Amino acid sequence: MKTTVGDWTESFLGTRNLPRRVRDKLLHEARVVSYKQGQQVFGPDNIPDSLMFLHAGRIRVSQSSDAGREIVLYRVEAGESCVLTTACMLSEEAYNAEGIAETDVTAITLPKTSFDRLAAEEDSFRGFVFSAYSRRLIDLLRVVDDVAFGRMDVRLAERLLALGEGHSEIQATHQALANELGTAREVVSRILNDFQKRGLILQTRGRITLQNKPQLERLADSA
Amino acid sequence: MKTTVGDWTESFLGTRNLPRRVRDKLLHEARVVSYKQGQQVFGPDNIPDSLMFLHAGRIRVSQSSDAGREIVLYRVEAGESCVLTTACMLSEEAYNAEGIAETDVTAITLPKTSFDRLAAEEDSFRGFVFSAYSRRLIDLLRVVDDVAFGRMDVRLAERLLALGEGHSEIQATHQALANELGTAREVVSRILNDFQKRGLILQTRGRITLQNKPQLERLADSA
DNA sequence: TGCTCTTCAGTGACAATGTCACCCAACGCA
DNA sequence: TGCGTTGGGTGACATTGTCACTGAAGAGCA
Repeated sequence: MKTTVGDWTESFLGTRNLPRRVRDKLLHEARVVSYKQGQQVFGPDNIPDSLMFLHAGRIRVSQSSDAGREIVLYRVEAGESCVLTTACMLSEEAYNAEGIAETDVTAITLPKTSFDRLAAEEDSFRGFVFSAYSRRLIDLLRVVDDVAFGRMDVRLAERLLALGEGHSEIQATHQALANELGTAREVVSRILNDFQKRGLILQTRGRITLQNKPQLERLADSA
Repeated sequence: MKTTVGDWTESFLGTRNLPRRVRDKLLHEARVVSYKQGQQVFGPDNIPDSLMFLHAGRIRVSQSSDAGREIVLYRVEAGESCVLTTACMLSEEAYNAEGIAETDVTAITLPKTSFDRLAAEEDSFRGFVFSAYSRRLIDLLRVVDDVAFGRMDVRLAERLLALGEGHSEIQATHQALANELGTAREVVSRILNDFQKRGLILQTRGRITLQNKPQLERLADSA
């Protein structure tokens, strides 16, 4: 099922307060791209030459170490832009972050020349891009703070609560949680076992049930 | 000794390839500010409402934890712009990064309205700002990588080599080094004592002498 | 010279986290 | 039913962070 650019005009960036004129311009020059869940959107060996705006789905941006450990930097949600790619376009530095489609994803990409022109002509577009950069900077500040100063049990409790928002069942392996937090599976296992002994959660293979959210929240807030 | 804006036209941003016309525009609307060494340029309680371009000196941007630990995120050198302040202007999020003048500093600040207009009118200015954002993003990626995956002895060796570039004498307390790396003084002391036992350095109070740079480099490269 | 005060560094014990080398259990599938 | 794959458990050890001290080095001053 092919989606054409035109179909989006109503929905894309609707929440971003971009005037209709800007959206039309943007969509006029854009190309549609889509990725299947699990596919790599960008990475060290796959640097795109255009700016990407996410229409639907979610991209997980993470960084991995030589030793095979991994940490999630942030997630790009529908309506947001993925500025890291442009950052890497500009500075030729090596980096080892990659973006993975966490769900099926559709996005539009804007060639660099179109991007430049839009940024020149449209205040709102420019503001959108600047604020996208800012958001990511702030996100990364948070990650640095967590990793440098945070306790692992606190961070894990936070993630569990985030993943269990609205319900109490979480589908995630210990390894996956470790990759979120930039730690090792064994560490996650230890802490989860401790949580279970304390009655905060229940575990079965690949699934965690939050038994006592209030206390988990107290733990998470004791940052 | 007061410096007027006009005096800078030749020197400011000279290396950035901004056309003369752009520099003139920029300087026309700018205000000069200066800070003494050690003074706080910005911080959680001190969010500027304008964009800053550094003319001379160096600013250390660091983040600190509630427990009093601290980590250096990056440094802003002459000719660069400090985008973190603008990031925080845009997103109202709380953050706990601060900028300290590491040397005496002179800079120009551009009010938000002037910034917007320049960004609209001048391609080269816009490019400059985008690339400043990119640089910081990349810097932060590096910090995350170091903190999440790096070994402390390796990181410390790196810092020592950076600080001892060109000579071999470093003036720094263990506490100061700990604040660079986001760790505790005791940890730095332990590692430095180990370095000394291995003949890599010599220590006296507040001073470190690099005795064996090649081996330190091997250590630093074994990241 | 000696005294005092402040800053800087050293130490040992312990807790938290990361690493390694395993083992075992649960599940999917033929 | 057996088998291979994946997820998880465990103990030993290394590294790093925390705490509560101690002592040493320098600055200033009588």
